[in-house]
Amino acid sequence: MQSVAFKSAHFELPQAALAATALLEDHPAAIETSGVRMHYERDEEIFGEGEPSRNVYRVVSGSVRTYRVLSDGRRQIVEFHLAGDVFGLDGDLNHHLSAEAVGETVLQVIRRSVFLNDRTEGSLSAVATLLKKFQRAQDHMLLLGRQTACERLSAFLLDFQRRTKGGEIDLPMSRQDIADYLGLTIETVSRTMTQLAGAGLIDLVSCRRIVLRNVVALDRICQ
Amino acid sequence: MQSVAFKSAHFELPQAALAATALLEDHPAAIETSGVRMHYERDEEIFGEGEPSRNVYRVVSGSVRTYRVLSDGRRQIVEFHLAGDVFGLDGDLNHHLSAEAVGETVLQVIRRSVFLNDRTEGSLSAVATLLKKFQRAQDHMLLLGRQTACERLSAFLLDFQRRTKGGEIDLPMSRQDIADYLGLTIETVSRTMTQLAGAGLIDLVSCRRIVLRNVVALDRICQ
DNA sequence: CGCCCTATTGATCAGCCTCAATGAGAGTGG
DNA sequence: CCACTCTCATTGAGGCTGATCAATAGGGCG
Repeated sequence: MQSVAFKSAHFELPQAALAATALLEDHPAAIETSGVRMHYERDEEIFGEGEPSRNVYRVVSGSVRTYRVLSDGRRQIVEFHLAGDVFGLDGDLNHHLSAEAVGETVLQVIRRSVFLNDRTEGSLSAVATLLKKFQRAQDHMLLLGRQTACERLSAFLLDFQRRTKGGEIDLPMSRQDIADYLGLTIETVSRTMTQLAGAGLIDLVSCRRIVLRNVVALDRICQ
Repeated sequence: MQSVAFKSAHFELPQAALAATALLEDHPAAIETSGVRMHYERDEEIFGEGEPSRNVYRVVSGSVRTYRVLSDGRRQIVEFHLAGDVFGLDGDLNHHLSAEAVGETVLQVIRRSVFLNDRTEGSLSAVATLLKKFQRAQDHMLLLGRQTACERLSAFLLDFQRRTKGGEIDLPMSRQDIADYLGLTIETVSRTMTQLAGAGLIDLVSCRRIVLRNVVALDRICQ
């Protein structure tokens, strides 16, 4: 459910859109400042597959999972979006993915048209964003198609640490989320986690807090 | 190895690029007509991972595989590109994928800068192309992460028939290619093929020529 | 403290992989 | 025209990784 306080603010967008479109090249950071903020609870839907895709989102705080599901419930998480990441640019007129907040999350909502028409060469331009997403998708296809459970989990942990620039990892997502991201089951994720801890490569401070003790070895594992 | 006859023609590009850039919106089909044609033999490399990505390619005839490999040789084919498809827009300054001709192939070479600067809203615009690629990547992640061998092969055959708009399928790629695309082994692909034939869902005219006898059932299989 | 949800661990199973042998088809040359 | 070869596809037997089913443990919260 959407936070009511922000619902009316949603209609500030059209003006912002016009302004950003008019300025174009003169205003490299138009997108950074445009849009309105929305607040989402844990597991709250941001958009669903098939819905018209009017907006693009930028994570201010918290994290988001985008995913696809089969009719029998099998789920594949395509990506976790962390603070600073942009998502929602999937499909053409309608969303091709679903998106949910992993934990409490604040998003900046940007009109799709504003985002697509932005011609600045900044890191947020539509083409640059899509190129990066496609590149990550390629890596993930290699992981899903050709890597072992151990390699997948090592790659996931290393990637997460790199993206959060942090020492100790504080995972916002459950084991089920990780499993659905890595194409494994919750049990295999759990077992592999204990296995990596047993080998001294990681420390399981708690099930959500993890320290990478041997980054070199983890790097070697995922090739 | 590249066909020598076309090598000199390669240097016609700069002029074409300038012309296309100057025309911009006035010339919606600039990309369709710009660029030079190149001919590739079976298994010939078009570009390699890490190489600077100066060009984007459009398949005129034949087909192309783009892929990533692990250091121990495990390969994941990201996509097969058939006549009309555009590829080469992976990575930023350098290619993040490798590309090879599956069989004898003719490509139209387009300057990357020309392609990226094209502001026409045609189906070939950079954003539209990338959106479509990302969308297909999402589908493929679901397939690789969550579907069975039988579902994967059914999806592959249906997708191939739809893309070639044909009745009888004439596969340009080997079983090994299909396996590396679907995240399986050559043996599993072969066995699953015979299994589908045994169930009367397909006809294996030869190992490269396949008739889909029951599209509805195949559709049901891959959900 | 007890409840609920999630994570871990154990035992067994199955789907796909690996290794190995056979078969089919295309191209070559006697 | 038919052996011969080479490559690729198919088929078989057995093994292994990860899935499934089931029980236990931990952790947050009223």
